Amino acid sequence: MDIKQLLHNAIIKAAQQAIADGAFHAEELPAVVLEVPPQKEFGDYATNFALQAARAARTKPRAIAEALVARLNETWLTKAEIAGPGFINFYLKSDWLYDMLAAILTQGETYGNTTAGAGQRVQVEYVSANPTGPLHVGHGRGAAVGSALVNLLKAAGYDVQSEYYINDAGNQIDNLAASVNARYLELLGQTAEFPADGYHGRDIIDTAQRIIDHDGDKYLHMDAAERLAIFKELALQEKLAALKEDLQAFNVDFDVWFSERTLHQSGAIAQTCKLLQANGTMYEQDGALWLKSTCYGDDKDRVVIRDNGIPTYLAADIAYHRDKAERGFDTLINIWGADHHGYICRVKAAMAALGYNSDMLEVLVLQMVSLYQNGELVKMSKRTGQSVTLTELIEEVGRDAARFFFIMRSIDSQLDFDLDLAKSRSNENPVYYIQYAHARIASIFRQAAEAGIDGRWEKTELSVLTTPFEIDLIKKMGGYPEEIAFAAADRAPHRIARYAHDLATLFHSFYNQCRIVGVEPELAAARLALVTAVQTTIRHALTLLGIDAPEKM
RNA sequence: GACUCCGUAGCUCAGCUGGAUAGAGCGUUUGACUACGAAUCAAAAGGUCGCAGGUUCGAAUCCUGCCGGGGUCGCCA
Repeated sequence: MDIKQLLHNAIIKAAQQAIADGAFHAEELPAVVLEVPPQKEFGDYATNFALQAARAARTKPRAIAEALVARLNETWLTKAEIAGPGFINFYLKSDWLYDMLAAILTQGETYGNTTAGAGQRVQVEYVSANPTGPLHVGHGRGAAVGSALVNLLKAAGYDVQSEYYINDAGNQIDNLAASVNARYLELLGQTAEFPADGYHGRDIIDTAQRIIDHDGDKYLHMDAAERLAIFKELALQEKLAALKEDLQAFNVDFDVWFSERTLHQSGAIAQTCKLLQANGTMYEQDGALWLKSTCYGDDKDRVVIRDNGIPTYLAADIAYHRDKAERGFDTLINIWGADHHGYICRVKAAMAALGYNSDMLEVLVLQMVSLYQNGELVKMSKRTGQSVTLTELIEEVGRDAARFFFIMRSIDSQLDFDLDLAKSRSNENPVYYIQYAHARIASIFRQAAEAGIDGRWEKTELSVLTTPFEIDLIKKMGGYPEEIAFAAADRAPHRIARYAHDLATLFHSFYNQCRIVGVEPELAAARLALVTAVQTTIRHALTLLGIDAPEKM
């Protein structure tokens, strides 16, 4: 049993005994929160249990703390002290540290994984960018955060499915086809009027060119509508393939690619509308069908089916979320850009109208990304004059740096992406700082092997690790599974980025103080075991972030 | 105007369900390679946590109001 569990049980036991002895009265005990104190003098762990219990018990916190401490007599406890307003600080016999390190080494590559999620079924839908052009940096943040969140949730014991919603129906796809059509005609020397809402990107010309390379001018003399229909399919296929390729290059993949079009074709949208009309949450006005979203806190009702009979984007999204809800997930997580924020209310309203608990839908809103270079805001790609694409960004700073920079901030904060910093291969760059720790350890292994140090930790006496540097490392690693559990519950992958950086810092500090190769064999072996655990933990964290853990750099 | 995110060190940001002396990176200053990778380390300077109330043993954290900045408010997607 891990040490926190032991402490937890001991506190509860002492509290129950104290109540039985009449030391204080309490109907209900507060949750036992154990934390590592801010100062080392405050012991290995501390709890504010007595402070929390004081209110309900109507007793002074310190009195409760004293009652508890008097009833703590665990053999693994050196002492328990009352401090400040009523904290209880626990000082543990040092065995626990070495037991913990041994446990980390035993668990090996899977250390950090927990069962905190208890197999809850979670679906994470993210990116879902329109297949009308390349991904830009804003999508990059969604892609990096989303994929890291999926990894994180899995590590925390959730049953996770990732999904990309393909907006392959609607106006934007018609515009895509019309844009390709115009470029196609232009490239073949025809005059063509470019659609007003068309896509002006270079990639559209490329698509048209590829059609010509492949099929020549065989679509030229075709009926315009027929040609558009063909181009729609060709362009969609190509854009989708390009999206998948870009995402894969960014270490992002999806379990499910869900086509919006299937919702139209299967009749799911019509069926959903019928349900809403039947239960009175949808009504007709001005020839259109409206969702009574105001009943669920929305500012105004929303059109679902236009007066021309064509469903709005919302119609498909309602049917889509109904589909997701019917698939048996406990939680649906959507990752959206801040510009879609206003949309949350109506989708939740629709879910409620359909009889689902709208709380099952969690929408994570990502704030905007701004690129900076030489201290100045970069708005457009120098190469294309369009917004900077994810692919360009990866070429510029590398995949690992791009992913890390996207993930390292809380999603609630706007992200100022410093291109110079991300590119630098030096101490300024947190990505390389962490990776360097991993590579350095790999280098130690190479040196140690040459020096003939026995790396089998099972046979080493770990208790020779007594410097603050070594103890801090063990303690930090001990908190990793809990960090994962918290980060997953908070949907906050940036916490893992921070954790990895903190652990790397402790390692680099240790490295500069404690030698491995060249000290007495017993200590060398123990330190080798220690850095083995550090390397494994860093690798685990980097893997969650979708970043390489290199042996050499 | 409504909704929402942000406001913490010169800059960019952490700060978990309220807890003990508010942290990190960058930048600045000063040191450390004849030893496992200096992409590193050690140290220093730097903060009225936007402002004002409230809640309580205790507030950067929760509540209210105000100020400042970003985003969004379509029968577009």
